[in-house]
Amino acid sequence: MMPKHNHEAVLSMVRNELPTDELLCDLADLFKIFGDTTRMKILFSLFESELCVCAIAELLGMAQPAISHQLKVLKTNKLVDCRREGKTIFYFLADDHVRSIIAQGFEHLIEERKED
Amino acid sequence: MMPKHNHEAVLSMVRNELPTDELLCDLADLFKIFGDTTRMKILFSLFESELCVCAIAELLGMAQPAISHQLKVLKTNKLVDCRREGKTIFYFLADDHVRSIIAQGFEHLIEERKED
DNA sequence: ATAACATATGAATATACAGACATATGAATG
DNA sequence: CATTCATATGTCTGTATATTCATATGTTAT
Repeated sequence: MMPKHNHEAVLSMVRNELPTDELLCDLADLFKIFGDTTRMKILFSLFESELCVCAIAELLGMAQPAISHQLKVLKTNKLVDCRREGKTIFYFLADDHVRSIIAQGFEHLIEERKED
Repeated sequence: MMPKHNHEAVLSMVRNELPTDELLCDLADLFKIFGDTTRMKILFSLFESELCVCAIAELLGMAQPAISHQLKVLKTNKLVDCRREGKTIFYFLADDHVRSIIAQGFEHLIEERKED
């Protein structure tokens, strides 16, 4: 619905600074990856050291295929990478952005809880 | 399935460093908020200046109730706050963590695209 | 080459949730 | 106080996706 009051001045300014739809979409998709408890647990587990699939499954108390599916999501989005060693495949964090992003989220949570 | 090879040593170490389920869940929930294109667009819009609901709706080319629903999600999670001025309600970013978190995501996207 | 193990994949199900639509609340103005 | 404007809320539907179960792929050792 077209509003009765006029915001063209502000809107055109904001519109100019807004990234493309594609970029905004990709950014949302990136955060969506972090927005799942299982994937968050996997990422946190890999903070300490690389781990094989069945170790992660055991750690989280979940079935192996469930973990594999999520690892695939994480790998497709380049948040983790892996190396093979015989039958075993070890997964590890792809880079330090993962740590930074999670750390920022952490800080927000803490801050949010100061006021209650 | 219990794995045949033994990872108890690594697992117990990792397990000790792992935050509680509740915290990991809350953290995932926080990122879930950023994991939606509409909400990401709203947050980006508020980078420049506070905006009223109908301005955001017009900017994104979406219905007002859809925007209100998402603003409620953002407000509940303390990513935005608002002030009333007569009939109009202006929304704005709650704090700078929002900017930091999004900025980190941005960097990862850029980095990810260097290698192709 | 065949058995055993580690992981991946595919299909099916169940759940969460974004957006649409109708309507309610709340504020200003005549 | 009735009307108009700005926003909020409730319900419903469709879609996306996490997990499960069954099975396939790939690797090593016998």
